[in-house]
Amino acid sequence: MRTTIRDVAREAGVSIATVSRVMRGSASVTEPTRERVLAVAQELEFVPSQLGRQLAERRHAANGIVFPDLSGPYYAEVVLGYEAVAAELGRSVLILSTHGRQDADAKVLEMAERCDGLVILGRTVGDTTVERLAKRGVGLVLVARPAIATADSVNVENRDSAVALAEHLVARGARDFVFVGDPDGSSEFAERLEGVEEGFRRAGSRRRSLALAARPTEEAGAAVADSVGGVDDLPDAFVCANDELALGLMARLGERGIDVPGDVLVTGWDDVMAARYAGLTTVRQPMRELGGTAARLLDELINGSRSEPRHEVLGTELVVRGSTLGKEHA
Amino acid sequence: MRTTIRDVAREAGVSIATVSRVMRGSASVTEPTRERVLAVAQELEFVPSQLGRQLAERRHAANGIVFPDLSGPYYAEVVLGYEAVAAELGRSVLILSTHGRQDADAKVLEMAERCDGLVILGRTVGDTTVERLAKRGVGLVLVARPAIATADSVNVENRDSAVALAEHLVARGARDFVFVGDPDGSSEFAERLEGVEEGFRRAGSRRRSLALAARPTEEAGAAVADSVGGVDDLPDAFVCANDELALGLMARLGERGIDVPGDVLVTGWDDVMAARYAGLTTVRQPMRELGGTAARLLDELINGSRSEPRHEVLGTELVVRGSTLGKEHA
DNA sequence: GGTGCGTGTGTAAGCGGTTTCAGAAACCGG
DNA sequence: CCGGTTTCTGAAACCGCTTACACACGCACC
Repeated sequence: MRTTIRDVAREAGVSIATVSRVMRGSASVTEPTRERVLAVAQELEFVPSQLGRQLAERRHAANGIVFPDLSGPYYAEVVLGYEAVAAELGRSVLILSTHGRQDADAKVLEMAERCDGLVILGRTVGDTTVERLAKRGVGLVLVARPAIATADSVNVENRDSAVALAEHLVARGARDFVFVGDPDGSSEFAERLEGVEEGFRRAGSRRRSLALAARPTEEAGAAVADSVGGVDDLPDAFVCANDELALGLMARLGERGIDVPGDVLVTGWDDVMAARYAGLTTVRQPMRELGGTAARLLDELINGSRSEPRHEVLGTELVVRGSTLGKEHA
Repeated sequence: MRTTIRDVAREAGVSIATVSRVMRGSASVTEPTRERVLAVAQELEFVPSQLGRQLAERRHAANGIVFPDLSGPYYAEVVLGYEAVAAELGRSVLILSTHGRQDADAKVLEMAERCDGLVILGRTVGDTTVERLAKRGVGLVLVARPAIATADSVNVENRDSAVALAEHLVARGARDFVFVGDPDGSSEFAERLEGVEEGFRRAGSRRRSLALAARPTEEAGAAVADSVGGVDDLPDAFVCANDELALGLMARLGERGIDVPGDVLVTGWDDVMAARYAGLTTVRQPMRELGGTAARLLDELINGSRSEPRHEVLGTELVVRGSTLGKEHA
């Protein structure tokens, strides 16, 4: 930072207060003075320091977003939706990926010092950290994480679509399934599992078993495929907690000569781009909208235009593709 | 921000200077004093204001990254790679997507006021803006954009892989091709086109025509497929400027009953996740690494550990899949 | 021709830290 | 026991901006 407000003031023969007023148009200044100041500012290439401004105003005009990992397409989409809206609202966006770091909580706390508010995706930080942030007065929006009383939240509807998915599978002849994904790792996953179980139950079926995948990745999905003994060892369907698991699983099954959907049905969750090309039946989530909604809620929170916390739930949609349809449709 | 350094100082019976020294461990303080201050800080839940700190230190400890649009998987990957490294280096990351906004330049200039340096991807802002930033002394790293003398840059090798791609196509029997993508919209695309042309030329072939796609999206790719008259109207190969064009094109060709690779070969660029599942031949770019390298260069720039600008070029790799291979391999 | 008010501008006190400088205290060898 | 260091600590000056407050001025009004 070179030229400051004082340089401009001196050069224009006015006080710094006047320069400030001109620069932000906050109070009336006579036209000639205004013009002179603007001319000098222009000439000196004066750009007001955001730092000085922020300190004086005690606000950052920025908000953050915390996500576990951008590796998958899911979070990238949410972040994009968030950025788009936040930028529109004139706020800078800080991002922080925790990718399983130990010091995630500290990092988030630190980031909170640079923002007026932040959005937290999933189980990136502990509850105590969230509580502390809330107490500190930072605007808080929780996404894909169980709602709490002191913060806003945005979630997607998981149960209903899970039931719908189960009904579809039953209609396609499935009587049992294996859930691929760790329900303890994510409240979302847990809801999905419950919903699918309920759907099967309603149809009078029994659940066969539960496959725990450590992380929701393609590799983990492939590993599950490897663990299958053979065609006789298959359930009627693999219900995967997200698309990446399903894609990894399906690809490896194919390599092993196991036919989808002939030998086993496979479903995912999220409807990422690759799911379309792989012909994967899945549940579409409005990822962009998830981020956008979070941005809007956060803005309301920060501007104090609302005191009661709000909890939004966005709808989802079953998308049926080849991985659960007979070949004639694939 | 509630409790300040002065509150702690008062409570601990020391001066603010001492508190500052304790908090940042910058100078020696006797053990008893140190402990007392820390105890009080803990009790009062004192968290030093980043704003105050930044203003005093005249640095932001943050850097930004500007990209056109996060819609595609490409930029998301680059941003992720960037974030991972930047976070490791202890810097906050600001993101800004220009998605064709008119005020992009202004937004970038504004963002520069919040960062010690920034990374600019592609043709997001005009050259004059870049010049101005450089003159202002912000650290600057250009990615996927022609290098300039006053800033660092990171690019991928386009020509060689383009030639390799062309050779592969020729080996598969192609004698002409249509390039899908706007070479005027991106220097990268232009390089790719030139490389492919050269490869075909070396093999003694003539280029057939140039399809201009407005934006590098799946929709635009599909539109190109729609514009094809019929099987007789096809080139030997569609060389697409990126994977999304190729995927959109290939999908729509399939819908129209045109066989890939039987009737026409199709290639993309980037190797995004969906390309694997669609069996698309493409050129793999080290997207994560692109972002990571940019982060490291920027860090060096900011820490002043280097004065000469550096220009990195990362390698790429041809990935051959079903879209250019006979069915027997697909 | 005073009183009263509205307007434009300057002064100065913050915002919450860091850091220079100098003085006080503790330590050293002679 | 003393002068010279070394080590701690505090006062105060910033960093660059916003804004409350005061003041001067010009004008309409009675």
